[in-house]
Amino acid sequence: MKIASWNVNSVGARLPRVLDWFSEARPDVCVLQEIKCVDEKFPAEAFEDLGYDVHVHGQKTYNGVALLSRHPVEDVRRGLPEYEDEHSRYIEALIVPEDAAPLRVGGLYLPNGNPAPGPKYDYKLAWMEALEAHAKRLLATEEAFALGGDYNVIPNESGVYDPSRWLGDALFRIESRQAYRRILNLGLTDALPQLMGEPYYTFWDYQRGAWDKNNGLRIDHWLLSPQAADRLEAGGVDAGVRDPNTGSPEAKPSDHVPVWVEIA
DNA sequence: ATGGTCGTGGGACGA
Repeated sequence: MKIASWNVNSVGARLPRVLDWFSEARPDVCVLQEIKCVDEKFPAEAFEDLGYDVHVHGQKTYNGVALLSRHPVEDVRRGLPEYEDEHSRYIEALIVPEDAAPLRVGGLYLPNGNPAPGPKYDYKLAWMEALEAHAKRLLATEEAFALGGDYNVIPNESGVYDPSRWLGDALFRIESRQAYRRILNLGLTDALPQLMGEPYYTFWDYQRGAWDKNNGLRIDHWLLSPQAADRLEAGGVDAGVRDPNTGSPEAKPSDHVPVWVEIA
């Protein structure tokens, strides 16, 4: 099963490019972040035409997440359990394929947290604590699960083009990296670095020619439970969709690219 | 040194 995550930075503005990628990549399941629309405005039919069931946890203007699946899903949850959140940043479902073992998939859009320090950074750290608590609960079930999304955390120096310049940023501050490591240390596997031979990025800012200079960040991740990690077969980053000079001229690229794993 | 980019919505704000 191919499980993908993509921060599309508005599904409405991005639709031609998103559909092109879906047609080519054919993920079995995909979680989307920053759809920037309410549930009713999500272009569900376009994805249903490609064979997907559509589940949305939307929000006007900001945030918003969705989970699309070509296999039956059960037990859809919106928002992190036991955490009051004004933002739509989490969606989860149990995927129940007919020809493979079940897999629980969570899609998340972790708060950016800038400027740091400050209330927005406090919110980021609180959100990470709630995610850790949820991961702990899921681990106790001994289910196979995968948590993918825009974590807005650069885990280490290989995830940023100029580490020294990012030390004070909410994405790279030591407290953010510690909180990320605490989640991993529960027993989860950061899947993509296990599979990628070289350092890689998943985001390039729109500003300052970041794409042309390859000034990227690694902030989109897939974290796997032990039972899911044992089934991990492949993974990748579709960086090509970030190129503004290729693909559909009807839309500009997102600043993030899809990241995916294959789980037996 | 400064401004440089997007998306939303129709002015700032978030990223």
